[in-house]
Amino acid sequence: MAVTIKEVAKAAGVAPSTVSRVIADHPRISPATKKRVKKAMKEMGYHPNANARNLANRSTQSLGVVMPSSADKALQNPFFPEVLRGISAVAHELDYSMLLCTGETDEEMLEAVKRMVFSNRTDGIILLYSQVDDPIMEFLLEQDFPFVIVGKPAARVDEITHVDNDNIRAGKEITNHLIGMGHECIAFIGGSEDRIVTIDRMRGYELALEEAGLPYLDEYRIHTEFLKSGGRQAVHELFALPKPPTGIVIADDLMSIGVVNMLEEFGKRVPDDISIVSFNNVYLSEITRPPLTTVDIHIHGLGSQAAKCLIEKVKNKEEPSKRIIVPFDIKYRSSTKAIKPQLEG
Amino acid sequence: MAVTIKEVAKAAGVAPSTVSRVIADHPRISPATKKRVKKAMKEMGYHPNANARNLANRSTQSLGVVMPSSADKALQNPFFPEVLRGISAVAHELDYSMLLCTGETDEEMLEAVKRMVFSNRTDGIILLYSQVDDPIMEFLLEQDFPFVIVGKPAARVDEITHVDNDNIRAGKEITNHLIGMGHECIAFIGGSEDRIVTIDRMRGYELALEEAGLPYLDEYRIHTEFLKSGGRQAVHELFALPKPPTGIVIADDLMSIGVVNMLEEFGKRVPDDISIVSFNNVYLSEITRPPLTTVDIHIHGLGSQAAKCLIEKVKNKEEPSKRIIVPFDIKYRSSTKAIKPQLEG
DNA sequence: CTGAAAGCGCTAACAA
DNA sequence: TTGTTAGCGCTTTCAG
Repeated sequence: MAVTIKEVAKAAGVAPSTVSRVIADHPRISPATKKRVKKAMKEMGYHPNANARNLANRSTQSLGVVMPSSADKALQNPFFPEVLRGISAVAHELDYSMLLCTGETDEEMLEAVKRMVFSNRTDGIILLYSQVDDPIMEFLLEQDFPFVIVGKPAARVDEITHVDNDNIRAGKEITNHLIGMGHECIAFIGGSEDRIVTIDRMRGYELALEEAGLPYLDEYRIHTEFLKSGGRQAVHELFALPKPPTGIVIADDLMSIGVVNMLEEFGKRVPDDISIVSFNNVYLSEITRPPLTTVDIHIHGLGSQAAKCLIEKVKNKEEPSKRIIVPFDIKYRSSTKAIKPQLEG
Repeated sequence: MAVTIKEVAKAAGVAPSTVSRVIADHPRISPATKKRVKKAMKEMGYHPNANARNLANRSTQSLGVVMPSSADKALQNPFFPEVLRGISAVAHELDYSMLLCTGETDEEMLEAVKRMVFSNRTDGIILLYSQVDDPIMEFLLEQDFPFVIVGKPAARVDEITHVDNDNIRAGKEITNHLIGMGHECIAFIGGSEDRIVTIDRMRGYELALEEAGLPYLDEYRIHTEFLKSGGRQAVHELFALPKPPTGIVIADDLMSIGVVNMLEEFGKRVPDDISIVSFNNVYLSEITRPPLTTVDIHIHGLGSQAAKCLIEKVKNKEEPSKRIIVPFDIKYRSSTKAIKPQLEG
């Protein structure tokens, strides 16, 4: 059995409460006893028991992190380890621990979250995704349990604290990059339309086209769960169009890699025959061929900001809801190329 | 404040201890009261407080998971979300929660682990890596704290419970695949030589060459932290050799992607000019170009087995140390090609 | 089969 | 500035 506060107290010749005060770095305590107690703690190898502390404090000093259901392959996205690092950085600094939560199905996840909340295992929750009609979010809202979203809530945007990029603007800027290079037929490929991030990035794409007076055909937009089977077909159809695109905006680096490969299968070379831009700037996008021009969304920052907000919120229930926009920047690499002027006839 | 055991007891007209027994599904309790208590629990929306329980039980019902230091980019490897899923699956099933632990530097991580252990936040720890002279492992050993390794320990293999693939055999088999296709000059590219997994996979590679009576030159072996700068140079040198390789065994799918791209930069095409095989079978290896022939190490299984072993160990301190070998299989895709017979002179 | 009571290790009034 | 004393919410002897 580990050494307890009582034993330290006895050894230092003080009351347990005094030791407790030393631990909490209470102001009104004489330097002398403080020193003496600290010495005893060190000598005896004392470490406060988190459970006991938390029970007495009615807190847990831990943050729950919910990764999306692992049903889809998207979970293998390097985005996740990276946000986790961001969260971990500030959690660690502020002495919180991270409770991770995943599951195969949505029900399983909801159940896991409920357990975390009801059994008082966590002070607050970070949702690493945002989608329409998310039962987990609804549950949290209903319980009035502190949480923040990495991404943008599907509704009640002003009531829910979230950390996001300005994905609309990012979508617009990256599309403008293509437009600036002379592209006029630009397609969009994204994941599920339930994910807010997809919606926003596509919105930016649309705005850019609109402002430039370029056409945005329905046939230019593809939503595919995650490439493979269905995706291949869709991409193929893109090039059967009367005016096939010369540029594509893709909602995620990982998808880009798949698309680039499909394209080459169909005999299209990136960037010579077709230009590609995407989002996230995961490590992979640098080492792929060609290296991807992509929006660096500062994943780590998303995570650390989310953790910061959540902790503030946990500490102060009255903390107003916030919206933190993490800046992005564009990494220009070699997946795009200025379009060759088309010779008529 | 949430409803407590006392309130339930009062409502059901029994003592708190009786409620506690119902929660624990104690055998000696009359069906009548059991039913009555359950009803009250349900009606009042009672959920036991984990902290209080754990304090009384001196346990935490949670597993610590240590991801390697995020100093290197390797952390973005999709391997991690995937093991995490595996661990999560059994943790969830057995009603454990997962405490995640990372850090920028090795010292930071050691500190974080110490805190988890000393403050009694976790019952046991899973190490998601294995390297020589790992201070975290040494600490755990010293404290006699339950832990298991995903991978193979650098030393004291029989004393430390671990879950691993037979990486030596996997290395051998995948190399044999290349040999079987007529390749005679085969190189190896791996990460840090401190990582046991690299060592083992390379050992398998060596054994295969040896058995086949093929040369394995020092110049055929490259160890590079993670591609980029140094790696490019190294790969370049490979082809400056008098007998450049026609096949490469690469220790990780992610590295493969980088290597394939470098290769093509140098004008070598995979698999036409050079064949490539690697390890892990992360999702990416399917969608890359060409799709990679790779060893499927069953990442999910590694995670779930590790969690299972750890929980056994936590429940029973006397549990003997084990070595679980998760089977692998090879996914044959199109990054390899039988070698063209060389015409003399 | 059930209840009373002590205690897990710590914190936080309230006194002194 | 420090000690005393009640808990935090649950489990677990020990009686009955």
